[in-house]
Amino acid sequence: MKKESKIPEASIERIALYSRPLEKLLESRSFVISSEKLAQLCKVNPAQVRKDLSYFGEFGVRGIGYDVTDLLRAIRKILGSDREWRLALLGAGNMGQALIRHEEFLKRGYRFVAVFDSSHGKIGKTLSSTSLVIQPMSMLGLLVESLEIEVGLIATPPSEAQHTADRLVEAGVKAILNFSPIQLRQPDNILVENVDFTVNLDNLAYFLKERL
Amino acid sequence: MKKESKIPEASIERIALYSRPLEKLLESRSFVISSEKLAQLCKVNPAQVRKDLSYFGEFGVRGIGYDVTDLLRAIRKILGSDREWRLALLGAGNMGQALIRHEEFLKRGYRFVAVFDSSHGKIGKTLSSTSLVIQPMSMLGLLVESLEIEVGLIATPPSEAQHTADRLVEAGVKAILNFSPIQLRQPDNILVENVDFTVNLDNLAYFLKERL
DNA sequence: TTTTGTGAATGGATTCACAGCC
DNA sequence: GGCTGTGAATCCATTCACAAAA
Repeated sequence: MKKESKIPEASIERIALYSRPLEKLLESRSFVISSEKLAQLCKVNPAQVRKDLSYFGEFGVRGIGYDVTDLLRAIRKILGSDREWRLALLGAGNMGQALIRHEEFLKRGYRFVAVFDSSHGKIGKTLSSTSLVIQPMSMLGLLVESLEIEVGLIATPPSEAQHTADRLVEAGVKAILNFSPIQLRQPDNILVENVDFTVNLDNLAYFLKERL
Repeated sequence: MKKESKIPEASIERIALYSRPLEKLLESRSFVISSEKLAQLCKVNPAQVRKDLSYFGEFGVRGIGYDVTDLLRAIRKILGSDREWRLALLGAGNMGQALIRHEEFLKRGYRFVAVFDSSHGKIGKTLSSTSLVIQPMSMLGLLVESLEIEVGLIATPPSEAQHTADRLVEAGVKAILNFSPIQLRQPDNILVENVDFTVNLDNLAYFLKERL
């Protein structure tokens, strides 16, 4: 393992990607895979796979490849998805409800433990197919502490996103996954990731137009 | 304008990002902005803003800055979001329904003109707050042609994602926005963008863990 | 004076290519 | 013989710094 070298952010992202096909391989009883094959499945360069992993250790066997079970376990350890993370949902509209029922989250150890909304019409209702009751924003501080919530997912209307982020920070969450098309302002010690699918569509539109 | 220089893919993505604060500026009656200020709003370097734009032309005025209206129009033209794009939704589950009601899409000229699902229980139903009736997959080819659908959004369960993509390609769509955590296989002439929020959460988890 | 547009310089990330190991 | 791990080489993206323009 290279000691002390700086790890490219892109490597972290790809490592998360590598785990997806590994899970499928296990289901189909394949227990060994080469960087060549894994790279194919993820559409990257084989050397890239090896280098990405090498930032964190030596997980393969020369002449053989990688043990799928071991590699998957190693990746989970690297990413911190070898434990449960407790999430709060902010905004119980269409997108929020889709997120809370999104099975991939639970499968990977992400667990919603509270839902908040600012609309009086929604507060107090139970979200079907979950056991969660929609809480008023005033409960945020209390519940973040008592339920040990670490990450907040913002799925409010854009106009409420910044205010919601401010309240989350006050309440003590450490990271935010922001689904609104707004660039949030937040203290340096709070991590934020943005998900904005309109950007993805814009990209498709650009490249579609290009190839005329 | 630099002629013939290759445009970094990252620049396209950022240019889409620049348009978000510009829209807000217009609403608040600000008609001029410097690269410095726009960069702040988007959390990038001012030189980056200028270089990104310079790949496509000269949109600013030296000593002054950029005219917000003009720049926004220019960006829309660059990205191809100055016209309507016709979308199909594949999979009318929680995520699919959230996408079809996602207002940001319509605001940017993306319009769902058909919804498909493979479940008999859903086919024939009308999606509330839209005028769309859920179609069986067998209608895909016909409707892609008659409605001139260019992009398909895959929001099926992961197990159906590849099959759905194959059908979309058969039917003649040119691009796919894939919300399933699966790496799709498709012909080279079909554009694919992937959206996988669990990857974003994995990233947050990694950096949260790091900073202990 | 101010701020753009852009070559040049820097800094990263990706890929190559091969030594090292099974 | 086959595949990993990794320094070196390459490629690409970002930032600097300043001439050009208003």
